[in-house]
Amino acid sequence: MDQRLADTIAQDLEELIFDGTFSDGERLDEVKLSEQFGVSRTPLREAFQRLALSGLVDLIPRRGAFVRQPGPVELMEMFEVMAELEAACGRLAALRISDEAMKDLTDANARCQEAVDAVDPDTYYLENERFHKIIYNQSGNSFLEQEASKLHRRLKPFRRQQLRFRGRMDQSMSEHENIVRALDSGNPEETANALRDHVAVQGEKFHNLMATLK
Amino acid sequence: MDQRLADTIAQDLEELIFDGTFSDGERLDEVKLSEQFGVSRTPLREAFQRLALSGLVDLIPRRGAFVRQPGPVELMEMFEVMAELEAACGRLAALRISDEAMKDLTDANARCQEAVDAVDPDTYYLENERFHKIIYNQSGNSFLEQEASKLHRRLKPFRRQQLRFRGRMDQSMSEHENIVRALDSGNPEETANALRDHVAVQGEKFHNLMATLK
DNA sequence: ATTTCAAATCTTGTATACAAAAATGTTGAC
DNA sequence: GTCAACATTTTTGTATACAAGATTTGAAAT
Repeated sequence: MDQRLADTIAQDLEELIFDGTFSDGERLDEVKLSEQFGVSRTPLREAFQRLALSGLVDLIPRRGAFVRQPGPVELMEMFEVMAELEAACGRLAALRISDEAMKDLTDANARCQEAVDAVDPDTYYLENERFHKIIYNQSGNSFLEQEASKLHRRLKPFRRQQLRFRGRMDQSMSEHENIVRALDSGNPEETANALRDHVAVQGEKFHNLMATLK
Repeated sequence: MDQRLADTIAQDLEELIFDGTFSDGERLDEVKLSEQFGVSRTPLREAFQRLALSGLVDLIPRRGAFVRQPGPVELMEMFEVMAELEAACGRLAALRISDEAMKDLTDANARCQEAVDAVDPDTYYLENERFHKIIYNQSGNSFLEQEASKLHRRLKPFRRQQLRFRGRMDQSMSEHENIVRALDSGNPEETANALRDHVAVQGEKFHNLMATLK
């Protein structure tokens, strides 16, 4: 992505705040946070700019930085875009994927299966992530790969819990099989559809989850 | 998009630098620029953070900000992603577009035709932009709309010149007709394909342009 | 001439200072 | 009790100050 040699405080702060748990609408108090992190306001404000562009905070001039947790509607929208981005990756990867990557993919999938058998959602999550990253990468379009990764990361907190749904891991597995098959046959359209559906299901599952929590 | 009440210097600077003409690899000297714009380094650096996240500069810790003009390869990649994003917009819009928007679309298209007849690339460019924005909007997914708009803006400087190609305006027009027809028939797949091809052509034209200039 | 090392200079990253806008609190009129 | 006007306090936005890392320069050694 961009310079990840972990250096400036500003960039570290971005991650800290990104991962930190703030409630929607909350104002990020510059002095309080700067004390909390033991830094001055300057690097903090630079981090705010990045967070604002990522859409994690609203930066209202002369008012402050307000965290912006996406609501149900926006989340559905984001999942929809994720589905389309993954579909795009698949479409391109179907034509461009290397034999080696194809092997890696089936390998990752096998480990997913192991995790399913062991009923181990955490491992499943990890191997699933590897599976998808391979496809991003094999799109042969590093700009696309970056964009997909960015959104993927953004959705992480919302995707994670879904594997706890009864039967979700099994379903996800069988969808993976379809994806691998389509990729292997080199059919762009089929691959795109398989991936779009796979991710769209996540959005729907999330929707259900929201409904149950309300 | 985000807070556009045009207020803080930092945000204004972002635009100034975005639009400014810098050559690839050039280092953005903080003191020189701050003198040039008549501001201190603080808001400038905040602007740098935003530019970095947009991919317009590389921010190398303790080294500085270096402008990052996309090379031919990256540009092709970006056009490819633009094509997929527009295809996604079209796919969704085919199911969601309102009658009113459909009218606006044919209207915009009619004006495009007038511009073609008048051999007026500038007007064509403007109306063409309106045409596409309507489709982004009618995807019914404002997150997607934003992402598409962002990349559209980013590619602006590279898209513009292409209309000068002989026959490009005519070709573009007939592609528009296909898009409108597909949308009108409510066929998602067809619409997506029409839009993808339409934008992909731009990438190819650009590729040609690059080749002639080298 | 080339290389090495260190001093000097420049540039960035962060802290602090200050001014102006926004928020808060207080007083007084009605 | 409510509202308005004004004073007070916070808080942001920007400028400046300072320290540490990077770059350049130049002299000495090979």
